[in-house]
Amino acid sequence: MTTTSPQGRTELLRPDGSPVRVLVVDDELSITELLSMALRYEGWQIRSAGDGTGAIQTARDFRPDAVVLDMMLPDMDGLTVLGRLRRELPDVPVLFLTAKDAVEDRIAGLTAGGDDYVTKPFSLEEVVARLRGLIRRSGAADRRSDSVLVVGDLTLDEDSHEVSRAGEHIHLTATEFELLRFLMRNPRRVLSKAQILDRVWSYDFGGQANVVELYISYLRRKIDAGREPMIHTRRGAGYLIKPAAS
Amino acid sequence: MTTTSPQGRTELLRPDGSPVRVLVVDDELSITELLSMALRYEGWQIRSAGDGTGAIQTARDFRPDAVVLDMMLPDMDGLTVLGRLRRELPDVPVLFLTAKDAVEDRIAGLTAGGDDYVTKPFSLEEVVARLRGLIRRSGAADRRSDSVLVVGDLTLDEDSHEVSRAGEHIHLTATEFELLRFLMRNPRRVLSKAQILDRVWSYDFGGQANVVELYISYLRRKIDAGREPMIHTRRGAGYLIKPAAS
DNA sequence: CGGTGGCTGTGCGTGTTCTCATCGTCGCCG
DNA sequence: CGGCGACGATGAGAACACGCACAGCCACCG
Repeated sequence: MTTTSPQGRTELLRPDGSPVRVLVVDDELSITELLSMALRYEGWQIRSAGDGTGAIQTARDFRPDAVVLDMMLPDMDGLTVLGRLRRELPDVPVLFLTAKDAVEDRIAGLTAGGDDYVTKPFSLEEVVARLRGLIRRSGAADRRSDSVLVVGDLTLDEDSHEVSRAGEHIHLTATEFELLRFLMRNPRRVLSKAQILDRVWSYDFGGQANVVELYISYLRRKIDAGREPMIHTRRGAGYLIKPAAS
Repeated sequence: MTTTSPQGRTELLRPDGSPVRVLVVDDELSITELLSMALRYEGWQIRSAGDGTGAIQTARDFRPDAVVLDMMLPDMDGLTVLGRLRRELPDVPVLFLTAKDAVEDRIAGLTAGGDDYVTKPFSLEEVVARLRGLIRRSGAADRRSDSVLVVGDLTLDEDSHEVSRAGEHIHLTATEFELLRFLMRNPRRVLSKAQILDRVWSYDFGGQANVVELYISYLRRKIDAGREPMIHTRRGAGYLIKPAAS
């Protein structure tokens, strides 16, 4: 089931209307903090654990709808944790966190069951998007919720990664796509450059803050070119997207 | 009976609308885990057992619509298990798992009864496809559910392994066929190279992800050659297939 | 042995990301 | 009302990663 909050954000809810529950497992406190904050912002209920045993215990009584699981835990192997989790919660989808270089290695088979993974360092938008996808497909949320974001005559399909305005197809690069998704998930709402940087770029991004301006400019060229603009600048505050009409 | 989920995936259901039930029997935990995960994702209900006695017991009260049975079990010979299974569930189809070098002639006799087998190491797409076939043919699911996938003017018959585009027959190798089937079972949806690798290649495949790129290029040559392309690259995300028109 | 199918490795072209620098513009304040 | 300073937009181009082609190897099979 989906509802639309007063802010215009679309929230995932369970069939009974209660908030989605997510368990976050990572041994680095900074990561669990970061994720908990971001996921709570989605309107979800979050519980976190720092190791495998804690994860199993928490899973037992928290009964989450999805789990974010770091593959590198201090007390036990990621696969062992996965196995025990599965015994507790057979159908719960898992989003794995892995180091960039450790990939390809033991990841084989993990995405096969409808699970998914992201590599560290990740961007919060990416984690949230994948989690939403997993939850949507697992049936923990209402299955009618679809994967298309719409703002005015602009549409973005999260499954096919397709974007079009007024029926005309628009090609975006990966970063442009993530940025636009973030804007469109928060329509009519000013997003500061800091917020955008924190959500759309990976958490270890050390670069210049003006990449945001740059990518906004790219987006405008592709989306607003020769049309009524939908992306607006609020000088000193940030950017927002809204339907061209209003 | 088949239903189509919001994602466009087609699910097998029993005549009464309840999910199909599958029993997985293997002594290696990693295998049962892997299979359970993948088969659950198909929307099926899974129970697993690690040996012959467990299998018989579980079969008795779980009453599965199909069984995946490793021929090499610790406690008893595969044929013995099969016999006892048959006493419990006379009509249930069985998918045998065997080692590559195992005597194929002995297995060959077994498949005469409408059963089937795959050799280890297998790919998940293969196991899922065979199981679907077995269940469909056994009548546990609606018999009218057919075996043809269609995307635009491209058709793929899972029974006859025939592929054609715009009526023109296309010859594919085994790997190409599996890859195309996976794409066509998830139309208009971006599939990452990792997902593809996990589903289409065998679980012990240690190679590089660029085999996927290679086989995509093979498929394009055969399917998209000189026509409106149906296979699309989403740089940094993966591949997807969609009808040429849209 | 020739043919087919499956895969590895490498190298190239190009798309993508990001930095730096410059130019434009908005708004404040004298 | 005019000018200045801060902020934002945009152009150029460097560095990098990604996707893809090509060539060759191995295994299997008739």
